[in-house]
Amino acid sequence: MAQRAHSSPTLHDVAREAGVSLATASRSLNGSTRKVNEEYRARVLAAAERLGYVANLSAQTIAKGTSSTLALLVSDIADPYFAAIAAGVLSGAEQAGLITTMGITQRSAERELDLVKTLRGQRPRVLILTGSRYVDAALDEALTRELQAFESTGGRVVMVSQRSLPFDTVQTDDYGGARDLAESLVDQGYRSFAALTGVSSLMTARDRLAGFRDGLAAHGLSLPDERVVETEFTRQGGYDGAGQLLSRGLGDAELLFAVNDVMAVGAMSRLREESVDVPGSLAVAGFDDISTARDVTPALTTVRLPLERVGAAAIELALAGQRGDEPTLVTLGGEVVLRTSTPARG
Amino acid sequence: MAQRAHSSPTLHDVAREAGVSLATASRSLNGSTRKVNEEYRARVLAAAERLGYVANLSAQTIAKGTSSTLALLVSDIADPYFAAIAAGVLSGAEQAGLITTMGITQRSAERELDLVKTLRGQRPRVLILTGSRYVDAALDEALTRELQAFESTGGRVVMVSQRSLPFDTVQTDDYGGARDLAESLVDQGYRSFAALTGVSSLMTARDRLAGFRDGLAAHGLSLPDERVVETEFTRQGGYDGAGQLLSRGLGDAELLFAVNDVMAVGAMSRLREESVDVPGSLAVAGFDDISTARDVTPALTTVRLPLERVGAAAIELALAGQRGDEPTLVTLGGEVVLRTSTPARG
DNA sequence: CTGTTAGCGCATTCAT
DNA sequence: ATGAATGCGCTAACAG
Repeated sequence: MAQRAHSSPTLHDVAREAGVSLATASRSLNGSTRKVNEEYRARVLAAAERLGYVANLSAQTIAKGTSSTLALLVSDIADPYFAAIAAGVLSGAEQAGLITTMGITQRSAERELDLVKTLRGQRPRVLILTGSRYVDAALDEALTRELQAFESTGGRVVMVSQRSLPFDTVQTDDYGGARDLAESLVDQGYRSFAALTGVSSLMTARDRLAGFRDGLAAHGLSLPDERVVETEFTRQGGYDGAGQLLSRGLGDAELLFAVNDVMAVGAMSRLREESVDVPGSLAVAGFDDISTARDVTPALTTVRLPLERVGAAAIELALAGQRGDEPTLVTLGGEVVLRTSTPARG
Repeated sequence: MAQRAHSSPTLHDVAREAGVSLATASRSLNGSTRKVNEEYRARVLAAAERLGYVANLSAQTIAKGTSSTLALLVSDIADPYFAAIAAGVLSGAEQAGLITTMGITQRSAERELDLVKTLRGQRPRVLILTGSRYVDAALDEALTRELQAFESTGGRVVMVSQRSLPFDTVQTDDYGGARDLAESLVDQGYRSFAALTGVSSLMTARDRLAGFRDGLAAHGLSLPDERVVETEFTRQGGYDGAGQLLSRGLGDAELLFAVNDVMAVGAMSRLREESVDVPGSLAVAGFDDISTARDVTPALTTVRLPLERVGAAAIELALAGQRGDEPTLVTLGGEVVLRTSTPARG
């Protein structure tokens, strides 16, 4: 009667309360192949209800030797990019009956490695790593070893948006999206371009720039090197980059492509300050379709990535059969969204 | 030698490899009061390293009877509001050495209750519930019972931004922020106002409107009822609400207050379409300081909430000593951010 | 179909 | 200081 504080009722308590054996209680409550007399079953359920019994997941994990956990590593959950992916992963995990535990790497390779070690302690069924790869070869190698060890004990690892390590990967088609964007802009009548790109060590920035270039090339156009500014991958970077471009002189550039929306927004801010009319004097396009994109003036042309689906795809990949010898690569395409920052050009 | 697939090395393996007893291995690896011969200790560590041993967290949890887990429930992780709070919780949890598992309620009270039940299975030390309360009394009661049961077994629960249930709560000072905003705007020279508010069942919307009203009242001003439009808490709601307001006629209104930024942004969009100059003909202010706020034209005046600190405060509260008889209420204030959507008025 | 028993991996008494 | 033995809560043979 006296429910001791600091201790939940156990299966044992339920069994006693219901007047059945431990095994019967277990089978009624959690057993898969149910072969329990309906009466007993009801008694057990009632007892559990009465006692407020909740099965101890750790004990179950230990006993059956397999957990129902998924671990998700993210660079920064406050970043809408990762938040969207996480949303996809979380809802997919829940549908699969998995509980997900989450870790934030803060874009640090050391922390990422530490978190992998820590989270492995949970014996998760799946480990999903999201975010750009870093450049530290030693850490990459240590991480790879850790992940391989994890796989060798039956775990599955899926990388998201980073295809450099030998594991199953889901990525967005940054190259293709940028190429499509370039072609759409050529269709709109643009012929002369400038670009703001992130530091070239960022694969994302590289792919997007390359795609944009190739899209232009498909129409016999090109992006002159002197009209490409390499700067930070941030709003401030876009702001600064636009400044640099202006001081170099825009030449005949009709459109400025920034490799992501926050840079584009920063650039627009700078252009406004410098009284460069957008899109009249210079059109602007970005990449990502952040929510701000449609609310700036003029609304920003960009490429939308199916971020939630990326998360969902990661789970599907993880749960779909055994890993092959070669890592699987899933690529999800984006979609060009034309807005008023790049009106059709007479 | 042959490492069986699908099975991690256990402490037993490590002990054997190091030629010591299970107990010694345990003490060397995880024991708190370390009284292990330095030589043995080194042997154990080396063996663990060699085998790639990672302690099984579930087993530890079972053995010591206390977990190192925190469970976090969030309405929608893709929503920047919750993402920011989650970021605060996650980093706080990690500092406290807690692993956090996350669940998404999708703004459904049923799902919230289900998730609480599921997550209780983990025996988390702390359970943090984020998001607006719902109106279903029956579910609220069931949830309360579940949470009280959880507390009675030693768990801690903290509610974030919903003070209606009898548990420790961290909330933002919506009322105070709106009041401060109103006073700042009066200082800027505004005297006549209109407002867009969410459905009145939303506590947040109510508090903000009430604060705004009281801030005006402090200066002998008021918000006439016919200038208050109740609409959806979304961008579309703001867009529609602004339309309604215009068709009613703005009268002498100089400034439009929307109870959140997305509504304000929607309203600005509508105003632009209707050729109402912002801020020339009508100034606009919002609430939340979403990242879009400073990138719209004109940049939006608003109130910034310390969302990450809210998350951090939730953890502090949960980890700070025992619960008192009365639930603790922590309130974090916001900060008025004046931008060009509300210039000083001659 | 039900109950008994033996682990799961680990921490922690209790002896030594 | 170390090792052997016990138990955490539960599932899964195993017998009945």
